[in-house]
Amino acid sequence: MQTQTTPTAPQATGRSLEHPRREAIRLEDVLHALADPMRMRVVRTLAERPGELSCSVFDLPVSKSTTTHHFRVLRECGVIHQIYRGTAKMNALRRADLDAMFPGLLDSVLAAAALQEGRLGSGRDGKSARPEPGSARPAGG
Amino acid sequence: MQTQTTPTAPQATGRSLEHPRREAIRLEDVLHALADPMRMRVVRTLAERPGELSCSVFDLPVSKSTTTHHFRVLRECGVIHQIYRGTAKMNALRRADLDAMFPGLLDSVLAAAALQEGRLGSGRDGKSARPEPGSARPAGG
DNA sequence: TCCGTAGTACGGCGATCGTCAAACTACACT
DNA sequence: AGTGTAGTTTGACGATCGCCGTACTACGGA
Repeated sequence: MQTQTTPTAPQATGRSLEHPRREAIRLEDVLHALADPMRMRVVRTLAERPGELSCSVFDLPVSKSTTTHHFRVLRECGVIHQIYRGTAKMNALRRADLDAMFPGLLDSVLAAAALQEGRLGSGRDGKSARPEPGSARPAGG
Repeated sequence: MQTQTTPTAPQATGRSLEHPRREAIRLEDVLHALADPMRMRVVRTLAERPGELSCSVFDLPVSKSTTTHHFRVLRECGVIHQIYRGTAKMNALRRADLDAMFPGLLDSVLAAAALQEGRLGSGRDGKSARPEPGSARPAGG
């Protein structure tokens, strides 16, 4: 079961969540939020499955309280929108807001994450070959 | 004086610095490095003034040891290349490596930073109006 | 050889981070 | 009313962060 936006989904309940306004979204906060692998995973899932997803469909390899924490960070920095529907809490990427504030940023971050996952071979579950930081020889511009 | 790449610049000295190979550059490390305003400032300066810049031209509003720390973070995550030339340490953006690993990422981050600075009005020196995180009404889609 | 400049290394400080378990709240369903 | 599910809150933990000052090293030039 997907807990996707079902027909006859419960309406929003009384509990309200604080979200930053679009104009208040700060680049450094977004980058900080995206720098965590767990949160990046959430954002990527949200990006490839548009619409509202409940927290529970993500099944992160951390405890419930840590999951709550990560979603809160994403919401407070303006990356996702959260709303209570019945007992579930639905999440959606604030793509329009992010694109308006930082055009192209989200897409290139998402593309970079996909590329890196491809190189590492399904880095989605975190247990992949991570080539250890070797010696020098960069090729900077 | 700019300490830009001068004619008759001293050659690299014996001291060597560790750099990650291009393929070892990790997205989460890059995002984490860029999430700090001081480091973002360095990267932006490096981006708009291609070539090697010595640490001292940046004149960050922090102590020397903190400056060293930030440059080290940027180097160890693969964002900049550093090399000793005489008593100076020159810095350059690893644009080719970053573009190869994460196409478009650096440019959109740089563009986002420029946009945000424009909106905040010369946020370069950190002391600007930062609209406090107000109430709700996002417009995600 | 001595001095000045550029940057490093080494703690140490308070703040924040990611994590957890335990107890709790809000809702749906019976 | 009672039960189960979904998520929150609190408080704690060790690790990391950004920052500092002090003492140090490496180099260039007088």
